[in-house]
Amino acid sequence: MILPQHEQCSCRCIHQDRIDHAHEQALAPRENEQLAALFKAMGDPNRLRLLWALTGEEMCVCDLARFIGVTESAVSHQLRLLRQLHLVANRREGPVLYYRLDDAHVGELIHLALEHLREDK
Amino acid sequence: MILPQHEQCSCRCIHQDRIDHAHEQALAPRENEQLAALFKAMGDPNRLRLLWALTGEEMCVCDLARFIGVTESAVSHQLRLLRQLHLVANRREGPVLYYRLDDAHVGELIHLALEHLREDK
DNA sequence: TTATCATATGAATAAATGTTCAGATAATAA
DNA sequence: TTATTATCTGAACATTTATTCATATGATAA
Repeated sequence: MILPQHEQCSCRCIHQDRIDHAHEQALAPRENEQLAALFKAMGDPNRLRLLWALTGEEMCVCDLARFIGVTESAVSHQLRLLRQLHLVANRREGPVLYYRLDDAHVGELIHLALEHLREDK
Repeated sequence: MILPQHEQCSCRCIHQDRIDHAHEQALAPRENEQLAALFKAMGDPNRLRLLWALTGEEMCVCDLARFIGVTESAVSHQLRLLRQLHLVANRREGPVLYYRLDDAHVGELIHLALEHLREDK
């Protein structure tokens, strides 16, 4: 099979068997994108600070805004993202919404990554 | 302490004790940023596909480029990022660089996140 | 109802990001 | 040396993203 020139790889060191194997083992595209979205959501310094804070105790939007030092609007946008990805959940008490981590995995993920960070180097 | 108006939070539902506690427990800024950078690196669909492929066996730049369907230049840029964050490592064999996951944590992180993804919903 | 509080939303803007292109290395062989 | 292979790098461009501002919603109290 001859590829059009612009799609050709200039080198000739290709292990076709490994590429095939990688394709067979690969995650379904949809799942891969969801997984990437999850990591990306955790990959913002402010959002990560929010998640870490919520490993402690539940907090309302106003608290969280003060804590990370941005407007409530900004936190609200971020919390929506985290909510859509099932990283946080909330409960209403009158006009106040209290946010918490959605489940234990979130905290575990952070701890595991922290372990990786602290080990090497 | 009176904040300048533009820094004031309009609401009055503030749990100062929780904010203080969150500050005490918070990660050091530097560590928080490193951790976020790590998650962010894993938060790109192509980079995640690379990492997942490398949980299987080591592959050279050329293989990886073909696998995810971008130029070798693009993979090289991505691999540099992953290398800087100690997510992947490489070994040279003549002119060829073989990449592998840097340590077991990386695979564990992906598996844990996948578990989270597959559980709820 | 009206007024107020807590939060959410949409649009706009500035900053960050991923890929490509062109050219530069490093290793090997002739 | 020169030629070739595999990989890397810097600059540029298009896209995405996080925040802000202004406004809207939902809950509560008067």
